[in-house]
Amino acid sequence: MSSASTKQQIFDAALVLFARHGRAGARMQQIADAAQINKSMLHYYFSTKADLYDAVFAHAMERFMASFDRQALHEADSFSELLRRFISGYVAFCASHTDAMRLIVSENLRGGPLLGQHLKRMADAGTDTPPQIFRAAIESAIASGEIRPVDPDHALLTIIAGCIFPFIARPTVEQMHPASASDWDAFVETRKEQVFDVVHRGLVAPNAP
Amino acid sequence: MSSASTKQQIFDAALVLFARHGRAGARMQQIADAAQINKSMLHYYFSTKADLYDAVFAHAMERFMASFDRQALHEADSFSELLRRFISGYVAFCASHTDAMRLIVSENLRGGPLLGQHLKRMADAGTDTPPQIFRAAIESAIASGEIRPVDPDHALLTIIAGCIFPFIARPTVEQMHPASASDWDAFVETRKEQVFDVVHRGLVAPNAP
DNA sequence: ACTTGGTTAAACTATATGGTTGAATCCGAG
DNA sequence: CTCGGATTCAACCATATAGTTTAACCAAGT
Repeated sequence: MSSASTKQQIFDAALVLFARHGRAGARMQQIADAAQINKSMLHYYFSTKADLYDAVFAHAMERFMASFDRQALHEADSFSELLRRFISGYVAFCASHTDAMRLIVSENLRGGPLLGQHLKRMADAGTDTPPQIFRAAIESAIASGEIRPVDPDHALLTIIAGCIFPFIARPTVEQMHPASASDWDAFVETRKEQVFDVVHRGLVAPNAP
Repeated sequence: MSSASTKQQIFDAALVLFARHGRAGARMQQIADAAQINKSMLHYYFSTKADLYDAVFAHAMERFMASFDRQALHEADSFSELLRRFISGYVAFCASHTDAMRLIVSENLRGGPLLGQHLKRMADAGTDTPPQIFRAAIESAIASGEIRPVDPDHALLTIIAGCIFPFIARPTVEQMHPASASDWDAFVETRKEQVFDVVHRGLVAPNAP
């Protein structure tokens, strides 16, 4: 009896297909095939396509948030170290949960209400989301003079953009930068360093303590 | 006789709807309604949905490339000035052609063949695409010691990411940064400066001439 | 032995949607 | 005035797809 495993298979298959073909483009039959189950089983676990999508999307958002190691962020003893960990964690998440990330980006592109609900729920849940932790850290580092007085929101946005974007635009990146096409994993590792390098130099105060 | 204008109306409507709902999610009827024409007219100008999508996508790519002011890039007399113009131009394009940008991003997410074809055609067309111009400029600025010896591809990627990403993730940005929600245009202007600021400081050599 | 829940297969329904057709109208150019 | 392209409208067709139903199978637990 693989009930738990079956539901997981459905989730995994649905995530991939929704990410690739979009909410409308993914076919229920296709998902069933990919999950190696019968179409009836889909409706056994998720009555409608919308139900399935909502569940998969919620799951993707959870994984996204859970992927950060809050402990590691809180433990960092300097802004530089925090920055390095944040970037490394963000890039690693994108690399290992590419489809979840794509799904979230898709929902952003479409500007649907689903995303708004989840974001609001998270915002209401407190100030302990990774971006908020990091933003607070930026403000604190500015106060201590460790980094220049930049706009924290823009700095955060620039960092996240640098981490996520290569995964969003992977086909274009591979075209422009052939090395990434031949060894994506190596490219990803290099990416962590390069983003940290440029952003760190861009943020630190000229005469930091 | 609004034949030219009609085709344009179709293009505009299709661009918006394809960008919002995806290739599969956009409905022909919906597009016809938005273009304020009859469904028959759609097939009069574009026999199939795929035709329409291809045409719209190609158009978006053209607009994307044409949006850069190559002259301005070539005329910049320092790397800093070039960087400023490149960022400003990129952000301005995203702001004024958001839907075209979204369409291109969607195609990236889905990893379809259409994008690959267009990219290849552009790559074959010579070395005069804006990213290539800019990449060459980075290399030249490294050689002259104006900026540090960073990986040009990663630097370019970081810059583009910083410009595009806020438009991709606009709903999330507006949630995290309420100021952007209340005045997006002002946010966009600030964005240009902030990206330039961080990236410029991140790239320039400590003892630049 | 009987029940129950997971599972399959295949046929089926209902509907949405892409695409077609044909007749009618409008309008500017020759 | 007439011809032909642009345009509309409404009905229509064919198909793809979401979702349902039914009968049957099997394995585990009771």
